[in-house]
Amino acid sequence: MEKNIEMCENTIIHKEIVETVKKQLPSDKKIESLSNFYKMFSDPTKAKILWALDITEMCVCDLAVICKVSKSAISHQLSALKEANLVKSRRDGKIVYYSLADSCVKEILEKGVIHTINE
Amino acid sequence: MEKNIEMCENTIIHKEIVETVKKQLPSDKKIESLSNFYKMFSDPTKAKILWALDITEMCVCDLAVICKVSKSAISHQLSALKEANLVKSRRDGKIVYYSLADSCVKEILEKGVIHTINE
DNA sequence: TAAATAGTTGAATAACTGTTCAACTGTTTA
DNA sequence: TAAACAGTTGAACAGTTATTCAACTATTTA
Repeated sequence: MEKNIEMCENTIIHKEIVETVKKQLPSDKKIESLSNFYKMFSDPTKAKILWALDITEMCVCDLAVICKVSKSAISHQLSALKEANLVKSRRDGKIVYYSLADSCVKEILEKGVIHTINE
Repeated sequence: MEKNIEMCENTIIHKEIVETVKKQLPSDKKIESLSNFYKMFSDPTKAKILWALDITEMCVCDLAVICKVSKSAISHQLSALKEANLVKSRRDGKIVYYSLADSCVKEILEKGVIHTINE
């Protein structure tokens, strides 16, 4: 009779509740991509970039001024946001313009605002 | 004529856009509390706790089993979530039950799911 | 009242994240 | 075609965060 090593030695107190919740919970993989998604809002620079791009498309230099960090820092953050499909870019000559790729961004930012105002 | 040291040496390319966006953007303080709020969703353990508590109130031990981490880890995360006014607790004898303190949690989780499914 | 159990707390640590720097690419223009 | 400029990339570093461990508190129960 083998012991479930994955499970640590944690005690289950309410067996039925644990079973019910386990069934309803999304998979670890889904939870992980969900939390990765929220990571894109959980840093002041990223949040500011998203907020700014919700107002208008912007280039890297201008975003750097707005966010008070280097162009390089902005570029790194933008590539994370792009990876997460939240922003897209177009090049016009030397300048690369970034804009929101997903309309849900605004809604999500606003939900957060409502909460942070309520406290 | 002093130089604005805060501003680094970043070049403003579109002066008017930068001015417009600066005016419409929330204050740094607000952006910071907004991103702190989203930090509460941006870690798999926290996201899982919130999701589980959206199903039913739960005690620390059971949450530890569900999340496959120690009771201590859960307790630390719960105190962060409590600090952010996202969960509340009640004690019943030896057992402390945690539940959601804010109905917006469910909505926010669901918004995230919609996005992560779309990719 | 002592033992057992649920939960909390602070220190230590490992992993992760955001930033800058320096070197690079791509595009324009003199 | 060389210089200037916008942006990217990877390495290095500092700061943050999530976890565990060990010691603690609070409550129940034998």
